[in-house]
Amino acid sequence: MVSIKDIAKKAGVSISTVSYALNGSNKVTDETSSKILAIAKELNYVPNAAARTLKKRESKILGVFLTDFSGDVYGDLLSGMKTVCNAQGYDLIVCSGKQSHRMLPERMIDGAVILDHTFASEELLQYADRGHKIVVLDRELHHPNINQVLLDNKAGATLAMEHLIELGHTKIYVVTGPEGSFDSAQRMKAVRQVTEREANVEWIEIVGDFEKSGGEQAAELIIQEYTRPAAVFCLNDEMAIGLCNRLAESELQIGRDIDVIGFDNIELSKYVQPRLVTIDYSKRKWGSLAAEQLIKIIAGEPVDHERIYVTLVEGGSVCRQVPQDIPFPIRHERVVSS
Amino acid sequence: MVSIKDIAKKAGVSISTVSYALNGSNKVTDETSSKILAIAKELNYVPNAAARTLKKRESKILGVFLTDFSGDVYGDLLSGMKTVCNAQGYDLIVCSGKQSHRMLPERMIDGAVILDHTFASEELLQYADRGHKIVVLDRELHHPNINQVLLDNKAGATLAMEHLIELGHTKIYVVTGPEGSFDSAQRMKAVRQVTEREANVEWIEIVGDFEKSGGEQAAELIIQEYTRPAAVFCLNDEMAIGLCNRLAESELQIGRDIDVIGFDNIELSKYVQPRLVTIDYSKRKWGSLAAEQLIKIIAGEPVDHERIYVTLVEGGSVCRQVPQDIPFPIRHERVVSS
DNA sequence: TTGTAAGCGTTATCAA
DNA sequence: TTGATAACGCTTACAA
Repeated sequence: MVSIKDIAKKAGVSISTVSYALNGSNKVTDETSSKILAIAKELNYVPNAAARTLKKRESKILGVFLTDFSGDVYGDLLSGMKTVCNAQGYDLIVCSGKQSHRMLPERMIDGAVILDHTFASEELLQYADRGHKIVVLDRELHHPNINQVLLDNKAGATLAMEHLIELGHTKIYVVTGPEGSFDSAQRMKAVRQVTEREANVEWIEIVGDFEKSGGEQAAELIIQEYTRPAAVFCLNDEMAIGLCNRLAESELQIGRDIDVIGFDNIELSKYVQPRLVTIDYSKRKWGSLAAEQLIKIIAGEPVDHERIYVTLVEGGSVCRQVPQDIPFPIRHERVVSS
Repeated sequence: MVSIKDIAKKAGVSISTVSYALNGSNKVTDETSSKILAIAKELNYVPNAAARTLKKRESKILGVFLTDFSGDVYGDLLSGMKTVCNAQGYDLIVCSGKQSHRMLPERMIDGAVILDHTFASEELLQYADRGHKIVVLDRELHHPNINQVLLDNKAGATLAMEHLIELGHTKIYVVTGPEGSFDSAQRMKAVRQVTEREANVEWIEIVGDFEKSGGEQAAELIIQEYTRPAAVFCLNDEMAIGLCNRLAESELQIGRDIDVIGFDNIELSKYVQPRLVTIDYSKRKWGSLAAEQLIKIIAGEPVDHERIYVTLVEGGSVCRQVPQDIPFPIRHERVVSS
């Protein structure tokens, strides 16, 4: 490995002169500087990141932690983060899994964006106490070294519920996320608030898991006890799509016999038939804002907590309810079980 | 920041003793060792990654480089890689973009898996020459420090073409990937080989880009000059889905008037109507094999190049061609242009 | 403008 | 079994 020592030797100067030249300092003559640069290039010199990080006590790398790599939500989110990071002279790395948590305390990265419930909040607070900078996307946490950039879950869930109620629904199934999910809890809170205001609206909670399988299981339940009209608010699209898949095998037609609404507007939701009604937000914006906030707190600049706004996306999975006199017959014994 | 120096001072021993104790060496008494460990815990000691990497000349981190974060292919691939990495004591980080290339030469990572055409092959060869270990997933490259784990593109494309030919097709549109894509070039080579064997099969090349938009544009062309029977082999699913989307707006019915086949079996292809016929392979296997190979070449173990096998997935987007006497009329002026 | 030297936090060699 | 010490490659006062 060629180091600045090798360059110094070859150029007949000291290592500090080499360091200055390499870093574009004006403390050194253009002449010596260009000579050093030429030699560096000739020797294929590449600085050693570990040495630089050790000395400067910063790596200029930011990390984002995800529960897993397979979420559809992540593409634009990461892309938004990367754009901001690169523009500000930072590199971005994506990490997942317990093992990689050490990157933050061991100072491999200068800061972390967390969208990963496998980080305990106490763990994050501990890191923050030791001076590490963190932006959380999946919980509320108050600490001078932690900033939050959260979805407006409440607005989204309210939008979804009110949409269904407005169309005439009085019985709404709500399929939740897994226990401990912040997003799920926030969305549920909004569901409760809306239904408290609306005396004639009944809602039934079905515990889900934010995965397709949870939606499928919810569909089973709903098919069993179906009475029309019925509507389902799945607290994310993944479950909504699982639910639609299962429903498609039954006699219930989505958007006619049963209305479905999701949350997240993942790409797939455009492709299910009929198009899934869902809550949309800019994943790219979410990412870029998170990165911006992280870089700011690293720089010691003051930041406020940020919120990502949401909108409702229309589609065929929800339909105005007209009073029906002909009850739709369901013969349970004929329901196809996949 | 608390370092081993602080622990040494508090424990009344030297830093080397602390280092030994912390690393579980048996050169030190259980008594002193446990005392040191207790103090380390009490002081919230966390080792400094940069210092360790600098000294040991290895980071125990592997990097995987992707062109962008938004591919559907990546979820399982990364997950497979991570599993292997973690089991072998390595951490995995995901990187994207020109800026992050430096991670390898600057020795932030011990090796790299490349699925990113923004790396020039000369660049990779240069790194390999300097002793860096690399596994490539998107090109052929021969160097003692480079290993390849490639899809069996040839088998996949042959499977697809033969499937269409077997069903009676004699005119096949082939929508390619972008220029310079290794996968596209390999798949095209197989297309040519198959058609050379089959004298009565005509094929028409349409240059694509591996994106949905490329498929849409190809659809326009095909709709314009449509004569039945027609079949399209899109060299990846993304384009096949773009093509299907555009076709759905026309009068041509997929799987009846026109057959479509893709490559990759991304999740979306399950959801398009009718289900896309495509070439499948285990993305998880691909990732785990890549990680295994990388770790082996880092350890100096000999490795052979590996190949990922493929299969054909059936679906409704392809249908047996029966001789038709009634020509299907297309009125170009009525084609809906989105 | 350039050089000397200290130090970042480890590991590891060699003595004691 | 433990301790002094050099070294990893770099940055940066401070001195010349």
